[in-house]
Amino acid sequence: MEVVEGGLPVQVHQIDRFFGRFYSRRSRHRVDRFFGRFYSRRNRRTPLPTTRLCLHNRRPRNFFSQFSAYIRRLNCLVDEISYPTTRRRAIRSRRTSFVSFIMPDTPFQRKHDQSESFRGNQRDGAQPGNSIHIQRIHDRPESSRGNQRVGDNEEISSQRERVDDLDENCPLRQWIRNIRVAAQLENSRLILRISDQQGTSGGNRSVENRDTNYLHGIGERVDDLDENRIPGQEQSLLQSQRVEIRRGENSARRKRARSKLTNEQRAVIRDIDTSRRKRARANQTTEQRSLCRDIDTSRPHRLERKKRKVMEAESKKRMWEEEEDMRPKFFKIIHSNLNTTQHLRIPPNFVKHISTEPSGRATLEGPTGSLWSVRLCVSEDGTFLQNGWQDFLKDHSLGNFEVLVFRYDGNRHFNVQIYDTTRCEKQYGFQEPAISSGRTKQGRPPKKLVGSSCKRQGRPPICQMVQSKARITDPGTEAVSLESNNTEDIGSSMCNRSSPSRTLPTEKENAKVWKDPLSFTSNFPYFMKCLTKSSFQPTFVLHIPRKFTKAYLPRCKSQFVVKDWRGTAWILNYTCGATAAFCGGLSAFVKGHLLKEGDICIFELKGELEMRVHIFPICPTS
DNA sequence: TCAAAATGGAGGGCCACCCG
DNA sequence: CGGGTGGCCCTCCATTTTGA
Repeated sequence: MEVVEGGLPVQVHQIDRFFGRFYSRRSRHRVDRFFGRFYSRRNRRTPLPTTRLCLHNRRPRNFFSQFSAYIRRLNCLVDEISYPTTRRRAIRSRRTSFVSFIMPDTPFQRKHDQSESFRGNQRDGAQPGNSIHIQRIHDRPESSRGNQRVGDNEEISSQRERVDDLDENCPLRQWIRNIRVAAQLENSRLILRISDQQGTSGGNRSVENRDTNYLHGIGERVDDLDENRIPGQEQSLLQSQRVEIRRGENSARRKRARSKLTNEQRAVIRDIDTSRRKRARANQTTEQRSLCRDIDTSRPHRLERKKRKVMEAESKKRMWEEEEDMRPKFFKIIHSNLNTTQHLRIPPNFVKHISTEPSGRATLEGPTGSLWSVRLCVSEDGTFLQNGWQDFLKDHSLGNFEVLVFRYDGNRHFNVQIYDTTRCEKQYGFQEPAISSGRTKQGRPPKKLVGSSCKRQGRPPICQMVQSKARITDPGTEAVSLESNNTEDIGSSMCNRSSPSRTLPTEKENAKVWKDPLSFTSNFPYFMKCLTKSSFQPTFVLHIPRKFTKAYLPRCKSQFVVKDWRGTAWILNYTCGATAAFCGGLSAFVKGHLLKEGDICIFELKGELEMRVHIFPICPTS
């Protein structure tokens, strides 16, 4: 693609190169974003033309003067170029200058005409035309081209300006904004307005101003500036300006000397330079490297974005915690004399929080995240937890004077916190280290550590589901339908066994694993996904079945809180368009659980934006 | 309808080059 | 020699398109 003006072809890359010189590496994507509308990212990577623009980026205040010079090179008239506003200097400007890029009639333009967004795929066929044209705005004499005016020299700091420092008030940023606005106003013409309305003073450009302009462009290559420079005017300059001129000349001398070097000599210099840097890098301590990275990432816009993300995550976390705190609770002290080892009486005032028909099965979620099924009995004496309660006590090695705090989560589901005789939350030695959050993650109590529940003894971990079924349907207890709430026991207990260290189950166990997800049932809506290669490559995308999306999920972008069996919460970005999928956050989720291709995940919708995930390890037959 | 691929946006790491 | 920046390549994320 070329930019054409009056038959003079100019590679668009030159423009890219030009703007790239004024934007730091950190900001160049903004330029890409703009010019990406004219050519694809791939085209950008084609080799640059041999005639390189060597306008220096270290003095962004010279942007407009250099832009002017550049436009002149293109033989394109710019009405007037004025200096932009920055924190450090005022602006003198008289008129608005503009250049327009006229877009040919292309699919791109038609899209533009329809006021559609430019983003999204632009396949080769949908690219802009082969050329764009820089329109000559006014036909003015050569001598009047490129008017540039600079304010007082004192206003111009001699210090370097980091481009990133200009982020807030960066004139280029405003300029780009103006471009976009103009682009919206003009359908077939993209007007680039370079304007500043602040100053109206000033007159025609003077020679001094021109040289001042040169002076502040000393970073530019001399060759590029020859046409801007007027010899003989330097004597009228200030001493500081002369110093700068000398510096510039010294720079040019160095450059000329460098140009006389042979390729071999350059290679030697390059090698020395490289080895020096490697030494310096090798001498850096880890802390220094870390510091460098911190500095690198401490740019305001990035920092803001990261802060925003962290704040959003924290606010969501607070919401969950607050929500949890709002749920009704009661506590009980275990003591054999109180018969709490046989059954547990729920405080009469608390029964009102339980569903209208309290009789039936209830689930207790222990500190480990595992679930126990108990029988909720209503009698004249009150409401009791029985038939499974003793298993819960045994599995947690509960003794006298230990305190249990029950939080009712609804749907006959209790979350239980355990405090020992020291009134501290009871810790279990089999806890596994936290992986991704500050929350405690615990596995099921090993049989060695807790008083064993006879029905669970000696079971291979992966068989937990089958065993749970056996326990629930134990003849000694009331028959329980697998479709009832306690089915959560199945998944969670199983997931509990698929430890984060990912000890792969044996083939025999795998068979059971593969069998179990299919038998998974729940009162809550859920969907099952077998992770495929596409879930990991090229990007982490987990598509959600259309039916499930239509039936239960919102029709707008949102973030789901997905909790695993450890209670660890993961935030997954949910997008819905042609297809609904989890995209953002899936990477961390997959890595956090060491998921692999073939693993099966069951996502259970527990709330409006809350899910619980049950993970079934890889199965060869999947 | 959905899995897979394509595409763009944003940003990071490394190295070479340049300048003071 | 140290620091700043560009070029190149890469990853990750988000979205759209394609084709079975």
